[in-house]
Amino acid sequence: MARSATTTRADILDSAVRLFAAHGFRGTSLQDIATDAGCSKASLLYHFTNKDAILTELLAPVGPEFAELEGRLAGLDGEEAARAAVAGLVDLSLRFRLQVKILLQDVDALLNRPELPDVDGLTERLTVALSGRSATPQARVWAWMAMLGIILTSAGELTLPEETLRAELTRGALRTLGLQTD
Amino acid sequence: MARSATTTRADILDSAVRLFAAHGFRGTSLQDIATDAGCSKASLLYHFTNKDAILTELLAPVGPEFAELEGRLAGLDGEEAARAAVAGLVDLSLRFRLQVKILLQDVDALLNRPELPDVDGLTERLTVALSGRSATPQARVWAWMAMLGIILTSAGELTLPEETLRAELTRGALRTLGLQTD
DNA sequence: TCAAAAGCTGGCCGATCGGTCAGCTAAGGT
DNA sequence: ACCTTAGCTGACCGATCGGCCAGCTTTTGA
Repeated sequence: MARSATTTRADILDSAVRLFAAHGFRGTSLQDIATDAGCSKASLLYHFTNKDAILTELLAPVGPEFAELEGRLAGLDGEEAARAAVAGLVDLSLRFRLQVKILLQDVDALLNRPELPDVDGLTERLTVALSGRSATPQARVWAWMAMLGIILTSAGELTLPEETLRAELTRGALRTLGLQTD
Repeated sequence: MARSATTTRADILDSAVRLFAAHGFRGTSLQDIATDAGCSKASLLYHFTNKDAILTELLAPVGPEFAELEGRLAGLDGEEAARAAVAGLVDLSLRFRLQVKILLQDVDALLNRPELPDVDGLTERLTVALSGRSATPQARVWAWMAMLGIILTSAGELTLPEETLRAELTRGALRTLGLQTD
């Protein structure tokens, strides 16, 4: 045995999350991951039951975090809810940049996965929270979509210091929603 | 012969642009397009030399439009440039919603294509135009990325009246850039 | 010391991909 | 009436995909 099981699994997950984020889930082959991780394709399928299981495991830590945000927003409304939604989404998008990018790349195919919380419920909760300041239903929808887009693009190859990026993202999102940015 | 050549080509392009936008370029097979267009896979390759040629042809009308916007921005600067950039990007994203969505889905793989104008030049021009109001280089980059994200999400399945959507997109982009929205 | 188990691999499988080709059908010019 | 040609298709090809398996090597512990 060359490496311990936990080491190899970690290497595989590290390679997979980077390659999936760079070229998409469908655009990354098992051989690509194996080469990057420094092992054979067969070794991947020794540690993981199939390609989908790799994706499931690297998305696993995201689910509980989003569920927690959803619960946090449940007790708020109005401007307070909007500010909490912005802060929460910015924080999650920065802590799981690669995972968020993977999710939004193949959004239609990947979104309703069991390891993620109920997307429709979270979406509705966020929409309500973010639309509190908007006058029309159209603006509501748009504000939510814009927020998603902002977070998507922030998950790219930007190499700014995290604190600078966090401040910029938060300020831009609040501006977009028409909230004061101190 | 069942249909005229121009009719079949138009049907194929119509199917392809919708399917590429919905499932991505790699996620759409020639058989998928053929089934949707109501012909055989071999017929696709009678009218187009290969799969890539289909993508090239449906992206063709986008190139000159972006080049024209780049030229229009060349003679402007400051707030005037930023407002022109926002208006131009919103207009293009609305008139080529499906094409823009296709481009941004597989952005890394598709962006430097011959039928599109020089992306780096356009990006630089837009960055300069949009960053005129921002203080720091970080904010510049972010403003540009946010604009792209807004346009990306606007190219989704929203079914709002085009004029309403245009107004919302423009207002949000100007707000994000810190410009007055009358 | 030595069998059991863990880690790993080359080689193979069926499915599906983009693409090719010989040939069929029907429209159009003479 | 006939032949050319445009439109179209089923069958097939090589490449690549995800996944499987027999078996090898190295570690482990009784």
